[in-house]
Parts: sequence; structure tokens; C-alpha cells
Amino acid sequence: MLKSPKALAETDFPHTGNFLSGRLRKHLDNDDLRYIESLVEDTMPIASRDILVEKGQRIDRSAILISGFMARTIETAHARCIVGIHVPGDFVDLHGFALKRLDHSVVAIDDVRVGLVEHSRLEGVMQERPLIARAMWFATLLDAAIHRKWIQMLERCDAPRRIAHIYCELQTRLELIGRANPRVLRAPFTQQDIADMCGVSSIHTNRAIGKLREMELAEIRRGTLYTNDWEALRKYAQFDPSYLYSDGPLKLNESWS
Amino acid sequence: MLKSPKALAETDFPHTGNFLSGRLRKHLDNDDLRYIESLVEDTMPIASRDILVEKGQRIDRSAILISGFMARTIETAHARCIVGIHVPGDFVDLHGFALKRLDHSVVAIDDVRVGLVEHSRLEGVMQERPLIARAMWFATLLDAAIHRKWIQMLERCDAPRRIAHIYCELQTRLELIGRANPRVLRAPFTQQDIADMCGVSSIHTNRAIGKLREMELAEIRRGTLYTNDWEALRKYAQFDPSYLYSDGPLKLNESWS
DNA sequence: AACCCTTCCTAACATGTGTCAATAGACGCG
DNA sequence: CGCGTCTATTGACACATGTTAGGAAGGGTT
Repeated sequence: MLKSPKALAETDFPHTGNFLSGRLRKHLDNDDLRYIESLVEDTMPIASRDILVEKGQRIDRSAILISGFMARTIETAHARCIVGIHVPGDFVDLHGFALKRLDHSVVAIDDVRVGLVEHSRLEGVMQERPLIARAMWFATLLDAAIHRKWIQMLERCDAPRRIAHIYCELQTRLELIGRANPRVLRAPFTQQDIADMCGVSSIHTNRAIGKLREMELAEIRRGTLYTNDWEALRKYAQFDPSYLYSDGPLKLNESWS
Repeated sequence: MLKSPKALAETDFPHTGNFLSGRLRKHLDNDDLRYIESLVEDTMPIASRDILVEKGQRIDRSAILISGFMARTIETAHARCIVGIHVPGDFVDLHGFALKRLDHSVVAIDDVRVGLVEHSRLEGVMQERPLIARAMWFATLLDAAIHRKWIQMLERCDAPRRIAHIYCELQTRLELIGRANPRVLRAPFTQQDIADMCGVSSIHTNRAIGKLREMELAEIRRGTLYTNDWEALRKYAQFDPSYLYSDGPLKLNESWS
């Protein structure tokens, strides 16, 4: 499953704290969150650029990202596509619970830590905790909504706007889990990574980053974005965060007991 | 919800036959399929170009597409993006069951008929028929997988290949529900529709269609594609249908009772 | 410090795509 | 049948992006 020996080294300390700060949080109460945390049998470090799940591989556990960034990738003969990014708190391959094999790979784009949940335990959740089951369904639907936004962005934006939009999305998602910085978005992306997210060449990514710099909207150096005007950047990218459903889509306990 | 009076006219005949030939079919037995059909309270015709669900609108029922094509669209100031297509048997806005409001609109791209299912009835399904609930989850995850393939296609393919890929996907999905023709794919898409799926201008779509014609891969006239070599077209589009999970992802009854 | 390797940056040219304008064709309607 | 409208098509030009090649800058190692 993992490529390098470094990544294979299991961590020796068991998880104790409350790491579930992610997208499930606002839809569940503390009891439910503790219950989900209790599903995590083990946590594991993964070195930057290592693979957690390979496309096509049959899986029987899923991972919650605890720290760092990961990406969903689809490799082709000559190129690698990044079709989505994950931030801490995301269930990075929950899709695999229902699909059993993934149509894409999940790779660490940073030194990360993940928590592992056996699918057999999720089966129990589905039967015994319908509220949590529905929250998990919601989490995968949020991924789909983000995919749709990326499709729209790829269909309608030029390279600088695509880059701006991706960073705006990332910043908002980090804000939602309380890990955002007001003026800087630290991310260990290379220009090639950004290119693979935007569907352009790395050379053109460089040009596009230069344009954002010229326009004084943002400075992107070694993957990290610096700006003192997020609002201008959001406007330029035509970023509308409603697709992230950050207000919560529904009160689960109201509509479903 | 619907724009034209024509579309608002409810159909007068109740559904009787077995229309559920879509993606849920292979994962469920006949009893379950009959059960799902029984959830459909009413069917409704929608005229081509009319809107079934508008972005942002709160919804309390979802629709199964019975006949014709529909599209998921995101409108912007100057343009309309098509972020996905639906064929008969698809639950076109099942996402709305968990999300309650959609991040996109669903429009008829043909004269279509849909079957309507109240969310209140789906609540019951979630509690009483976990197998069906999981099949519905699977159906939404398949949408997400298709979204990812579109992202990859938009990131890596030029316009002719995008068009070819979209038609290959459509043909395969029609094959899966037994509604494909061996040499012709009848679809009422305008070149503007195709442009909105591919993220290019309609003029360039016209050029790209011309290129497919020159290469003798396919003839696309008024949206309908004619070819006598699907295999060549698939190869050109680098179409790999594994993302459609047509073999079925898992035996539901094995892993979940 | 000297080295290596990855990443970043620049220049030049080829190709893909957008835009505008104008025309031709298809279809529905009176 | 002719008319009007939507759709398809073509040409010319501008801009966005890909490709190739090469060099500069940063970080790590010895």
C-alpha cells in the first residue's frame, strides 16, 4: 500500500486527543464525534509524496486525515491529474467503503498523519447509528459538490483564476476547521502540483503565478500563498463558498431521528 | 420550479411498468427494485430546456429520470456550465436528499419524464431497508466518480478528445441500461450544449466536430453521433470505462445484511 | 565551501482556443 | 410557400497555453 519504508513505519503512540475537527463536526454532537474517534483503531504517518491508496486496489479500511494535505490523483501515461485536495478532518477515502475499489489514488502532498477505520466497524455504524451514517453520506456528497465546482472552474476560468480559486477554496476549508492564517496559506505544493490541479503545464503555472503577483493579488512562493487582501483574490477568482455547505445543509436530528 | 406551462402540466397516467432500468438495478434484486418503484408517487413530463431543480432551492423530493436526457448545470454571469449528464434510471437529484439544497440546477436536455419520490419516504428507506439505502449511497458515489473523470478529461484532453470522451461515456451508460444503438447515439444536444460540457466555445466545438469527421472517427450532426468504429473512437478518447463501476462494486448482500 | 538535485524562471516558437463578423442551413409557423 | 429564428459553419485575427531548451535560485549533503 505504501511505497517507502519511511511511510511503512507505524507510529508508536496511540491517538488520544480530539482530532476530529473536520467537516463532520458541525453536523454531529460531541458524543457522536467521540464515537467516530473511537472507530479509529490506529494512526499512521505518511511521508510526503507517498501513496495511501492506489487506484483500483481493493480496500477494507478508510482513512481520516489528521494533519497535512493529501490529494486525489489519476495517473495517465504521460501525466498526473489532481482531481481534489483534502485538509485535516476529511475522510479521504470514505468512497471506498461503498465502492470497495477506488477510481483514483490518494497521495500525501505533505508529511501527514491519518487515522484508520476498518470497514467492518463502519458496517456497524450504518446499522446502529443512522445519524452518523447519514453524516458520512453527507461528507461524500460534499466531495461531489467540490468536484462539480472544479469542473465549472476548469470549464470557465483561465489559469490565474484557477489557481486563485483553488487557494480560496483551501483557505475557506482551513477556516472551517480553525486552521487558517489570516495573511498566509502555507502549503507545500510545487508549481507542478498546482499545474496538475489546474490542468495546465508547469511553465504556464509559473506565468499565471507571475500574473497574480503583477496584479498584486497574491504572492505564491514555494507553494505558500501570501496576500493581504483575500477579498480581492476571492473576487478575482469569482469564488462563492456556498458549494462548501459551510452553514450545514440540514439539522440532522430534526429531519431524521 | 418549472418554467413553461407545458412542463407544469402533470401527466395523467400513473406509472405501472418497470422503468427502473438504471444504475441501481444490478445491485438490488427484483423485490428491492419493486420497492423503490413503489416509492414513486407520481411521474411528470418536463419539456426540453425546462428546469427541474434550480440551484440553491430547498427541495423535499427527488426525481428518477425515466426517459430522455437531463443535465446538471451551473450558471454564471456570462455562461452556463454543464457539469454532468443523466440517462434514464438515474436518480438525478438524490444528492438533494442529504444536502437539502443543491449547488447546481438540473435541466431537461430533451423532452423527459421523471418519477418523483418524497424525501419523507426516503427517510423510511434509510431506517428500514439499509441495503437499499446503501445502494442509493453508491449511486451518488458513482456520480462523484464520473465527476472525477470529467475533471481529468478537462485537465488533460483537447476539445475533440473531450467530445469523443463524453459520447463514449454516454454510449456505455446507455449500453448498461440496454438503450444503446450499435452505430448511432441519438441525443438532442446542440453544439452549444456540447460546448458547455467541454468548456470551450461553440465555434471551437464546431471545429472539433469537424476534426472528428476528418479523422473519420465520428460524424456528429445536430447532436446525434454516427460511427461505425466505436473502438477507434474509444481509443482516441482514451476512454476506460472502469470508473463507471459497471461490474458492480461489491455484492451488497455479502458484506452487509 | 563545493556539490548535487529539485524547483523555479525566462525566452522563443508552435498549437489550441476565443472572439467577432458574416453567411448558410434547418426548422417551425403562419 | 415565405418568413423568422435558432443552429451550424467559415474566415480572420488575438490571446491562452504547450513545448522545448536553457539557465538561475534555493536546500540539502559532504
